[in-house]
Amino acid sequence: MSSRGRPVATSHAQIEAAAFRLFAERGFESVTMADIAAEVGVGRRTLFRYFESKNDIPWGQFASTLDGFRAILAETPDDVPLAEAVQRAVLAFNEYPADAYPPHRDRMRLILETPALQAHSVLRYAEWRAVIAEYVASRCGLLPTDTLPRTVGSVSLALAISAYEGWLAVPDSDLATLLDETMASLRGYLS
Amino acid sequence: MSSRGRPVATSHAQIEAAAFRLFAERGFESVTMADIAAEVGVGRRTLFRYFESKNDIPWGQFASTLDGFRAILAETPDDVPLAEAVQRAVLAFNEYPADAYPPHRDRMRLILETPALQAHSVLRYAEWRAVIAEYVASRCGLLPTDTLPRTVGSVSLALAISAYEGWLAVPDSDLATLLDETMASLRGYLS
DNA sequence: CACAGTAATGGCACTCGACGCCAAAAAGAT
DNA sequence: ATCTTTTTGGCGTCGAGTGCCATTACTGTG
Repeated sequence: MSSRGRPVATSHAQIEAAAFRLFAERGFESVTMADIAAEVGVGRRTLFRYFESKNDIPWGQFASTLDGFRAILAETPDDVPLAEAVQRAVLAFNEYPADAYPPHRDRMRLILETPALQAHSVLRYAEWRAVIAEYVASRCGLLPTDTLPRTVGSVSLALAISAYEGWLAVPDSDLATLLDETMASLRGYLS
Repeated sequence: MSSRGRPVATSHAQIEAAAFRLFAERGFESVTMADIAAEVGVGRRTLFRYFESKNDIPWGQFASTLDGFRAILAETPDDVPLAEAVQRAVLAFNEYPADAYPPHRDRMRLILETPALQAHSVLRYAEWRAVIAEYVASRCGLLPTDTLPRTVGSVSLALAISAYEGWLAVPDSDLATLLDETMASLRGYLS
């Protein structure tokens, strides 16, 4: 009952793979949606049914990973101090199996080093920040739009991006370690 | 010797004024560059010589205000603790004369509430963050790309935006107070 | 097997931002 | 009056993104 009508011609994964291949060859800016469509062997119009925009392709299925993020936070015992709970969740969210390492690195490098994608990221990150804000709000009996939850969301994001930048700059560095170091840096700065 | 050739047909200020008028009427997205050009009474092509992109119009002269920001930091005595020096500079940078209040508020509201501008802002903020990173680096004997300077830049920005969001949400609130409160929130969260 | 129902595809046309190119306009200088 | 300089603005082009709609390729039924 679910497989009626014309079958799909491609998939998110296939488009992503083709796109990354071309991005690696020619750079993000000089690859057009028409190029990607041709590479996949599908109509240009169809690409826009799989990804809202060219900028969204490097993000893959990010939105659906946010449920996992919410779950991680929800499972955290309430006796864990708030800041530690958030920090642990951020660490867990960014843990990837070893075999996903090079693709994840390529993806993050592309996102963090391409101006158009840096800009677009804000919109994607907004949902991520909201997940943190909602958690902080629920633990503190506040609204997600109150100062503390909003601020923790923004600052956590800033720290995570900062850590990722270090991770990309230093080969073979460990993201978890860098996240902790970045947090420690901030604590040192504020005291 | 400086005023040869055909005289200019408009100015940044005039374009900005016309653009804001239209944005207020119809919203940012539904105003085209052609609309603005017509409102100013100038060719569409000319607009792109005054502003790199439509997204840059709301930013006005931001880039040139960064020199002021640098100056504020440079003038801070070295015996002021680092975090306080940065916080003070951020406050000073965001102090506007009372008569510039409504336009500044409109500008910030537009920037912070329009998705396309939120995204574009990252690119503008990068220079702002760099100013802070350079200051922190010089005070600590580090490189601007090291973890601490970069992190302080990112976090300061996150706090400033968070404060601005509160400022826009609550009529008649004081930005300086909100900046301090946001910073206090963060300190409370981390301790 | 033919035929209805269904859902994805992809071509076409269009809007809009952005950019390169270049002739025309409008001044000052000689 | 002519030369030089500088800005203007029209034209053409590219690429992202969208609405529209006929076409395609399935599934299920009689």
